[in-house]
Formats: sequence, structure tokens, C-alpha cells
Amino acid sequence: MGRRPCCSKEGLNRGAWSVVEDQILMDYIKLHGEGNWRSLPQKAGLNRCGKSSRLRWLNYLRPDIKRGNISHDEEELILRLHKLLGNRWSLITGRLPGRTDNEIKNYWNTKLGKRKRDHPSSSSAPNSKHSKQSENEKNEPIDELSAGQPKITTLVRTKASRCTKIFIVPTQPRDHHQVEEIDDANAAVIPPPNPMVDSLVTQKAVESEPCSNGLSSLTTPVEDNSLDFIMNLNVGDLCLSELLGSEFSQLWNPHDDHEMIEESKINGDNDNWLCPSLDQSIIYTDVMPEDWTRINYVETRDDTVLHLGSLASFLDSGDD
DNA sequence: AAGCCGATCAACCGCGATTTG
DNA sequence: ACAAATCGCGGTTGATCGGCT
Repeated sequence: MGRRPCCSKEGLNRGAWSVVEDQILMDYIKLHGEGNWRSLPQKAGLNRCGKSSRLRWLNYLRPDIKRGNISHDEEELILRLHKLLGNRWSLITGRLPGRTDNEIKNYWNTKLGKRKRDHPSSSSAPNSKHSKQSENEKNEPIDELSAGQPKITTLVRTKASRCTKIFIVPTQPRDHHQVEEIDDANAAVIPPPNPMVDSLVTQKAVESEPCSNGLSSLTTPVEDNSLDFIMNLNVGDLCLSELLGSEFSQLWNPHDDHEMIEESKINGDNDNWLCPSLDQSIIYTDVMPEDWTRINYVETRDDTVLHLGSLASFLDSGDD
């Protein structure tokens, strides 16, 4: 694929931006909007390459950028999201309105990463030029999602995939170890794109490595307790990212099962239901809304299993 | 005062992904 | 279907600053 270097032109300004350059760029974008970065500098009368202009705008000049120190809450969130997502700065930034990925990345590398180094008992490895990560550590978030949960021996990945099945636990005890297959026709999903989280974390399926909570394969019922069972729900093209873009703490709250599920039967002309906690994703299934709160595992298309309960408690807790 | 060093952060670079023609 | 153009991301660099000797 042919690809010209961005700044092949000789004589372009480089390095720090001057006040005048900033003003020119801001004025131009105010008038013409963002985009067309390659041609923007020429049209705006800037002696910069498009890439540099874009970066300057996104990381510094954008009006919605939040200035000032990272708050304690933001820091906590960064720590938790980094555990979850690894060095997916753009995703992490998506949860921190007004912050830029560059800012969060720098903050991590200089403050949080250093702190982690100083306290090696903590989970995430730093990623700094002063202390390079090993290949194994690099970009690989640490699996602490199951902290406080039944232990699952898993590898956490930040790889996009789509979920194909959801395992849920019913409110009322039903036939023990019952497995239901939902008709594909009732399993279409039309989720809107979620700009906040477009990727996800999956946990490697544990087919050959039974974990303590009893999940040993995708077809073997979970045995959290004697009343639990797995409903094998085919949700078609449900993108797992939509699930992950939702509030798991709300999705998974065993003490407050029905809170998030409102009267949301769609149109009243079919048996499909909207799960409001899934970031307005519309999920058409035969499953009654109350069952959504007990989603326990999501199996993805690449045979990985996401343990939603672990994620929920992880996102819910402020602990390390 | 001068030099060194570490911390910080804006900016650059390379590359994969996506869009466009 | 393909190539080119563009975008966006994550890793890295380098200028600057402040503290220390």
C-alpha cells in the first residue's frame, strides 16, 4: 500500500507551536471544522504538516479539553481502566471526558507507572522509557478482574470480538442444569456504535482448565450453587464492546437485581426486550428482562468467555 | 554559578485500520 | 478488488524546568 510520509515537505515548521500558529489553527477550525488534516495547513496558511496540526488541535487547542491536575477520582479510574484495558489509552480516555490520550499516557508513564514500579506488589507494570516493560508485560493488562470472585484462571486480552452466547442465572430456581437454546430469529441485535469503548476485554475460555467455580466448558453448566444453571443464549451479532461499554456495576448487582430493568418491552408487538443497562443497546431476545441482571458469562465468537460478574465487581470496587 | 540528573509533557514517528476513488 | 489517501493509536523523543550537589 502506497503511503506518503506525512511531513515529506522540506521547510515545514516543527517543534513547539507558537501562539500565532495556535490562533491560525483555532480560527480555521472554528470556521471550517475539523477534518481534512492533510490539506488543512495549506488552506489555513500554516507552515505545518496535517498530522502535527491534528495533534495540536486534539491534545491542546480543543475547547472541551479539561485543564488542571488529574483528580483523585480520575486517577482511580485510570488505574482500574488500565488494569482492564492495558495501554489502550484512547479507550481509557473515552471514560475521562476532557482528557486526552496523550495526557493520560504521560500521566501513567510518569506518575502511576512509577508508583507501580515502586510498589511491585501492585498489579500493572509500568511503561516508561526509563523502565521498559518486558515483552510479556507490554500491552498485556494483568488479570485481577476476578479479585474477590471465584477464581478463574484466565488471560485477559484487549482484543475486539463479538459475543455469541450469554450465560445467565435465573431469579427463581428452575430445573437444575437446564440449558435452553434461543432461536436465532429472536436473537438479532442492533446496537449503536459506542465511541466510549470500542474494544473489550475477554477472558480466555477455560475449557480444559476447570476453575473453582465450576465452569469447565461452554457446555457444562456453572455450579456456583445448586440452584444455578446456564441459559445458552445465542445473541447473534451482539458486539461485546457494547456490553463492555455499559455500566457493569449496574448490570451486575446481585442485591439489586431488578432496579435497572424497567418497563422496556419494545413496541409491544413482539417478545423482544430492551436491556437499558447496555448503553441503550437494543438486544432482542426471548429472555425476560429480569434475566439480564444475572448475565454471568459471555461467550465470544473466538471461543473466549467473559465473566461479567468479575468485571462488575472489579469496576465497582475501588481496591487494587 | 555551573553542571548534572530526573521529571514532565508537547510533539514526533511509524504503522495498522479505515475510508475513498 | 485494489491502491491510495487519510485517520487514529501507541511508543518514543527531546526540550524544558527544578532540585540537588
